[in-house]
Amino acid sequence: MSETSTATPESLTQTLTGSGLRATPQRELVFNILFEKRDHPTADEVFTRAKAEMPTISLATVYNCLETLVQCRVVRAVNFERGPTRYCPNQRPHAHFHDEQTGSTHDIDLPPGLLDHVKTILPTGYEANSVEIIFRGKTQS
Amino acid sequence: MSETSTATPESLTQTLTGSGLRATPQRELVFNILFEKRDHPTADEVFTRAKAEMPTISLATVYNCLETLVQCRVVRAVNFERGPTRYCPNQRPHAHFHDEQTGSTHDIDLPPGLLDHVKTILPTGYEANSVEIIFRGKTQS
DNA sequence: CTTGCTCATTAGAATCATTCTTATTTGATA
DNA sequence: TATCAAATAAGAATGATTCTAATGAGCAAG
Ligand SMILES: [Mn+2]
Ligand SMILES: [Mn+2]
Ligand SMILES: [Zn+2]
Ligand SMILES: [Zn+2]
Repeated sequence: MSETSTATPESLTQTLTGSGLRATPQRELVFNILFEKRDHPTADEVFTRAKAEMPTISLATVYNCLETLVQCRVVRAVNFERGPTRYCPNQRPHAHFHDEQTGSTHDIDLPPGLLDHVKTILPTGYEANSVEIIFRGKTQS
Repeated sequence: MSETSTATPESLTQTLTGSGLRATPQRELVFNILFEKRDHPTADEVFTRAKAEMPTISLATVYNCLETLVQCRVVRAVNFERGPTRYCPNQRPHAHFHDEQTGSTHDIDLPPGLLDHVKTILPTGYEANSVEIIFRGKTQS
């Protein structure tokens, strides 16, 4: 229930209604898709997976749901290169590792204090409210 | 002349010819525009500034030149949000600070060793060849 | 219950950054 | 100077996203 914990399908309804929004089947489905397989899919990939469950859902709705979930802060939009935005349901402070061989993206948990340490490099007058860290490279195996 | 120094308009010709590419007026102009005002402009903004100097230059050529300069590693392409790619001639290791009030982007020099320190958070099996750090917030002034 | 509203979804059009295609120009080299 | 690959230019095409307009669903009086 802390600010940085990851939402669950169960807590989603509360988050939405608490924000004055409706917990629709489409919003729940889109969130469940992100929650089940944390592979940072694009909107289009979410759409493909969603259609398997709900054949009538539209791409526009997937975009709308993703935007709503981002506004509610239960999902993060990730952009580390030109190309489609990717979506991540992990709300813990974490970095992203982009495997250049496979194109896949992995979450890297951050040790407590790291973000604060990194913020100390900012000159006086710069006030950061978020820090994003992106690694690029390859993974063994 | 070290690997991480920033290219100058003077060194550009060498870099290009050393890569088997021609030092064309368009490439030099595009680089000079980035070098003179380090405000991380988009391709379109570079195009506007370039036309003032060289009215016949085309947007396609600006894109081509920028891509060439990125390939030669004298310019960095920066993407920290959906939206047009921005270009940066600073080749020193640095982070980006995105001022959410003004939309402007500032370079933040990194103390030596910071990137290596950040890399120590990677689990075994992850080999990063680059680390990108993006701050978002506001600046005093 | 029904009506009335507001929110949400849908389909398709529009937008915008970027890439591609094709023709033309340039410039180094033989 | 002729050759010919590299580079530029103009416009078309692409692809992700956003917008528009119409339809549908759920709640809140009446
Ligand atoms: Mn997408
Ligand atoms: Mn651009
Ligand atoms: Zn993530
Ligand atoms: Zn920069």
